[in-house]
Amino acid sequence: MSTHYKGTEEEIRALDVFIKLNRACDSLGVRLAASATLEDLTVSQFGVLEALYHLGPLCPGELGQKLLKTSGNMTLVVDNLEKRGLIERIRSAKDRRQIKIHLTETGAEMIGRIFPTHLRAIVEEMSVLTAEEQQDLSRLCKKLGKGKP
Amino acid sequence: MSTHYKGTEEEIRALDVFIKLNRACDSLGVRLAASATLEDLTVSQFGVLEALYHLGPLCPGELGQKLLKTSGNMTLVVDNLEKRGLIERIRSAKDRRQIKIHLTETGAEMIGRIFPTHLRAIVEEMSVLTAEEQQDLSRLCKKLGKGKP
DNA sequence: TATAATTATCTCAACATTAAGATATTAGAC
DNA sequence: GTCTAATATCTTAATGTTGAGATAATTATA
Repeated sequence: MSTHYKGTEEEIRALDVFIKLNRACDSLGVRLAASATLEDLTVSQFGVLEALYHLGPLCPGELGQKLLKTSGNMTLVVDNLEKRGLIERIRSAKDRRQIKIHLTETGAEMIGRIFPTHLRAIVEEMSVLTAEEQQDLSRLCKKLGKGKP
Repeated sequence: MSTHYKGTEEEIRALDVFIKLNRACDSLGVRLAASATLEDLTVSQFGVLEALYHLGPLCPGELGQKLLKTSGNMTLVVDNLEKRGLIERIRSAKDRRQIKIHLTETGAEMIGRIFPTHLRAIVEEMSVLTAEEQQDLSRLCKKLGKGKP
């Protein structure tokens, strides 16, 4: 048990899951970052490029929903990608409030090259679990992520 | 399956776990933040106070190890807690490089009051899983967080 | 002991993140 | 059609986060 807290069994159990879950996410993130498969992209920048790569052009708002981030955050991450010429903003003609984010050729080339390498690092990390364990973990995380009805 | 990527079964499985795991962490974090049980503490500030509360005075370096953060980060978080009078820095007499972070009376009162409330919110979130599922999830996260030997 | 290597903390620049609010555009009510 | 609601994006201030490097103190070595 990784907590020193003295509470009911239910509390100790819940706290233990919570800590292990967060720690797994964090340490996995640290190890993947150290694997340098993202080259000089941040995790957020990679997330945006990957979403555009697999789903096509999206608005900042849609990106924020996908990545669970605020619109203000998306503005900055998109700004930084735009400065590097990896994406471009194209204002929608129908609804002039909307802006579609498109991958540039450079951006598409880059994410197309980096994604498979990064995926291999993820597969490698997951290989400490059997296929069945991975399916169990996925199911439990999905249930927990969804929350109460 | 929550990814549109076409790869081997192994790749799709690993990517699916990876996405679900991160999403569970993120959405749990968002919901817990929305529950406002942290009052006006940030997650990092709460983490520091909680560690000091349950483990006693610690150095910034030790806090960084516990929370998987850099020393520079700890400096800032401790700064902000110090400004609010929740902790104090006490330089070690034996090794004058070291600084022990101590909870003040105000800080101990605050974390002692907030922690049980926040824990109840965690228990509530975890209640979508049975006790057995929680134990499974904890075991799988522990294994994954640990990584390859 | 004097010097070198190590350790603990802090500083700095760049990017991330949120919450709250500003701006511009569209859609709905009358 | 005009005024109001709602929507999409952006802005700003405060905090977090890292990586690289500076500073100071200790330990190990010659």
